[in-house]
Amino acid sequence: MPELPEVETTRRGLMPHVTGHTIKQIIVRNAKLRWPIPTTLDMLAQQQTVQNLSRRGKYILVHLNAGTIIIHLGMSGSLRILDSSTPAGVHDHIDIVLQNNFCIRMRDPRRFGAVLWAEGDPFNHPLLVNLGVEPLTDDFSGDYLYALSRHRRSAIKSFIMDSHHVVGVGNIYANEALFHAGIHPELAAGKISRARYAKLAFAIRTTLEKAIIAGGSSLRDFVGSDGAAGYFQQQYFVYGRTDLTCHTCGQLIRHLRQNQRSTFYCASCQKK
DNA sequence: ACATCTACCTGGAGGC
DNA sequence: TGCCTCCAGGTAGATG
Repeated sequence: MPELPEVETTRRGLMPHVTGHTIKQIIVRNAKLRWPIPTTLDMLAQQQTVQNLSRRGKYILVHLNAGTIIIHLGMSGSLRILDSSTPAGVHDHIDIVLQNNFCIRMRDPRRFGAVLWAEGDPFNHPLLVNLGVEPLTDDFSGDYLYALSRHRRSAIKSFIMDSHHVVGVGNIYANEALFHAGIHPELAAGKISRARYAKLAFAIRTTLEKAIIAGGSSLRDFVGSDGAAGYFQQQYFVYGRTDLTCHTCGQLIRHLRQNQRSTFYCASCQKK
């Protein structure tokens, strides 16, 4: 599942093949993603040169002179660089074809992803304007989480997964970061001390950073071979490890549901 | 203002 | 073998 580390790894993988190249054409085979791909996208992007590729949360931004293509991979999306003559599979919904006849091809079996156009400053786009802080910047800290969480009754896991607070923390990394911080996922966000938030912010940051490093070394090349870019398999401490032993204390990892999402934790390492 | 729920979609796993 | 049900996931938008 593309969480922030996968999105960042994708961005870094695509960057050298795309920056400075000019878009020849955009081919939309299936516009029905989470929101319809704008019918004007081809017209808007044609002959535009890619200035830069950036990321905000889990959104990849393709910066052009006239505007920005905003891409979200949803939960099953992937991007690859392919020769545009490569036959498209059933779930290959859109190609951004470059003048050199390579293309960025988006595959998204579950179609939770999105490809949109932003005029002007893309950070003012409705999808981006209300996003919280980036977890890998200096703005993100234990003090930030502490201040934001006062008097909040929602569970800490829901709190850190809310992109209005901090972006890029999906279910996997929320579980993992809470384990590393020793915080029980059901604890009310407003009842957590400043000191524990410092540990949590550190855990979120380092868990994401380690995954980006692991992704950079293990992810197969973004260019060439057909098929979706394989997302890297991490060694998880709690995620998906129900009834397996905790690597730290040997107790069995427990499973519960919060907001229709699976939560995994070690009751001995993660205290209320 | 905040908290919780629903909807979107499809492939894969497990049960019968 | 085939059908059915459930689950996974991000997150905007609706609802409480």
